Amino acid sequence: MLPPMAFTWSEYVHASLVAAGLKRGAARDRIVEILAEQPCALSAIEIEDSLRRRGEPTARASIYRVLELLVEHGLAERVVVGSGQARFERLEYDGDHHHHLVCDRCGDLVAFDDPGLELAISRVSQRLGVRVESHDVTLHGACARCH
Amino acid sequence: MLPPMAFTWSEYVHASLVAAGLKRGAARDRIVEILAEQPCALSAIEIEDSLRRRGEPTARASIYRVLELLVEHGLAERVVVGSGQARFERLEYDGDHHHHLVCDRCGDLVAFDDPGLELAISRVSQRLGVRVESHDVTLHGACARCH
DNA sequence: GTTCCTGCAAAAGATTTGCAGTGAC
DNA sequence: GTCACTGCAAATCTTTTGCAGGAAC
Repeated sequence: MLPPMAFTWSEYVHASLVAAGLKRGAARDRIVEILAEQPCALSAIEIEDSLRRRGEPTARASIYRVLELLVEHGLAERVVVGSGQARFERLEYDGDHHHHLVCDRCGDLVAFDDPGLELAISRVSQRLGVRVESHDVTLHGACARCH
Repeated sequence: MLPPMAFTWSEYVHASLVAAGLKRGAARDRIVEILAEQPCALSAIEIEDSLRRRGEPTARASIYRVLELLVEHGLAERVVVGSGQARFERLEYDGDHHHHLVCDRCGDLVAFDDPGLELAISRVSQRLGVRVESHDVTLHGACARCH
């Protein structure tokens, strides 16, 4: 393990992958940078657009490959909010995570976290006798603005 | 509204759709029957296979159209468990609903419900000042058998 | 007879894979 | 020099759409 507080997420990612014997590449650097800036879930295509808009067009296949790599190494998470397409967001090394409200009016994605919810989930998993390794909570409704 | 307790889910579905001015058809009847038997979420392709296996092959387009219709009328729910494909399950008229544990060992889908979890979610939505119309909770881990 | 339902085929999207060339170490 | 990374094109897979014939009411 690496000393957590000394690293930004990008540095943490690059260090983890180099430590795993992988080499560094331009496309990956750009994608990691996008995810580092954007705290909430992006789809592969949004990442592609983002990159093109900032003058760094990147092959879609590379984007999917990098995202898969990050998920495999526990550095990012695939979250499934609506139908259609998968979205990805970075995973912090301190284990912090959050959940999402999808506003069905404006389509916005609102992130939140809640200790009570985490507690309820750990109680359920005990009651069911299962080992829960991760969990997803997605609320659908109207965000505070569209309320 | 129809008197709930006198109807099975299939009857409830057919009555609702007829009441909405729609006509009855063979493919829809078959698909509703599958969903009525299977309490937990099925993908469109699993439904297609199910139908073919029981000697009632049905066009995939019809399956998607029927599922969309059921979701539109609040008779079924689209749940998103893994990546890739959507899954569908019936929605009871009494508003009962449950959540899912996806076993990452054997791939099984385990349904559960939990009042504490429901309570935690309603508290979160109050705290956030949003109106939550529906919610999804998906746990990933090892089921009791693979534990 | 009108309107909805169904099946087939084609289209549209998202994601994955094969391969050849480039770049990191 | 080796092995990983990247881009392009093609393939795959799920889901949607257009259209013509058939069935429900």
